Amino acid sequence: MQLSQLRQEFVLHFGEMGSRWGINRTVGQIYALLFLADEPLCADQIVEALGFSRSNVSMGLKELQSWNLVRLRHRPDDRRDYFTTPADLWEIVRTLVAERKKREIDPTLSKLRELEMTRPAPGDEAAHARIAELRRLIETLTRFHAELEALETERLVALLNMGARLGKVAAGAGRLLPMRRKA
Amino acid sequence: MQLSQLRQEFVLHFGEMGSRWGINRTVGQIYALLFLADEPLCADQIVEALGFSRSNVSMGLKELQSWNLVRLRHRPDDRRDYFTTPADLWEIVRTLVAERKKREIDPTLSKLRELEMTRPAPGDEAAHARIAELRRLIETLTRFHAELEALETERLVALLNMGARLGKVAAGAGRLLPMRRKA
DNA sequence: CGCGCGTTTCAGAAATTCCTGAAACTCATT
DNA sequence: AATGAGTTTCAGGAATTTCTGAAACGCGCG
Repeated sequence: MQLSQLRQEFVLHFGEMGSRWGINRTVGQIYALLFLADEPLCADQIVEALGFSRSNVSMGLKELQSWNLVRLRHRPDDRRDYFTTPADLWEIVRTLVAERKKREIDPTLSKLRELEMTRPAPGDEAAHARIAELRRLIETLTRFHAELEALETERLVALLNMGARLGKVAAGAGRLLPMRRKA
Repeated sequence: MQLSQLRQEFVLHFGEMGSRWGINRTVGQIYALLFLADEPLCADQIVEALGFSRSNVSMGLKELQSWNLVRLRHRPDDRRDYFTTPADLWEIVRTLVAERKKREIDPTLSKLRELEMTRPAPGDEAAHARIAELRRLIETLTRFHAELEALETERLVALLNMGARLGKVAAGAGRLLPMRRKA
């Protein structure tokens, strides 16, 4: 299949960006292709469109599935897997954030907790304290993320659009509420 | 120099995570070392502590500077560069977010705008619309980021600690204010 | 069971990224 | 302008990651 100029450029761009995103070029391109596709695609259609080897596409799809970034569909009388991306873009963003947190933050948080449990050797007191401080900061962010995660999209979008006005809310809160210490 | 167990583990962990973060192992380790160091370190001290080649350390420091993640210090009567990480962790988070946005989001936003300018070929209408939708979503997030960026740390932390209560604020806003369409 | 259709695994080739040592460069000092 | 401490650049070797084709596997069906 020949991709249109539009699709072609979009796909190539996502391929390049893929590397900056911790996914590889192939996976980025597959995702981009699915994102624009008018209907679900099966592995062979992807091979056809992008010219990768069959196994590479298979791997790529597996990786996208492990990221929860694609959905599986089936057609009657056809046992091939067809793939789509969720129609709701906000859902995609949530998934992306959640998965990156899982891969990039959570392991570090465990490690920090583990290090914090040990008694610092002489000379390591300041370093130990710095680790604790970092751990607290990450937990604050994590808690905040969990709470946003729990909002329905409607409210989340309303919140985002409130933007700067939140600053005032926060200023009020800062004065009126006992702030959790240190943070 | 022999690193203490604590520092050693922290440094190695950041090295491993580095790869998931789009910086390489060396750079991750250098950053971790500086982060825990009780005082600024110069390149040779880093070589000594981590056992990398001098030029590798030089490259790594250059990359960290390009990310704005380290600060330069000098000692009287010593023209070597000494490096530290900012004492304020929130400043580090801000930098990190800003830089990642610059590298991972901004180029895509330009590309999407560019693609959106072109008239879609027949058959590409839906794809074109999806691109526009994605562009709008990224702009919403970008605008929000810019507004958080502008808050002083105090307010930002207060906001983060408000957490779930923001949901209520947003619900109110959703009803009372004309929401920007689509979002 | 044995066939057909589809997916997954895997070892090695290809490509990319990382790291090093040597050489080049900078700049204050004599 | 020569010295020397310090930094940067760079070509190529080392290590890692990505990609491929071939073979193995899974499973519904006659």
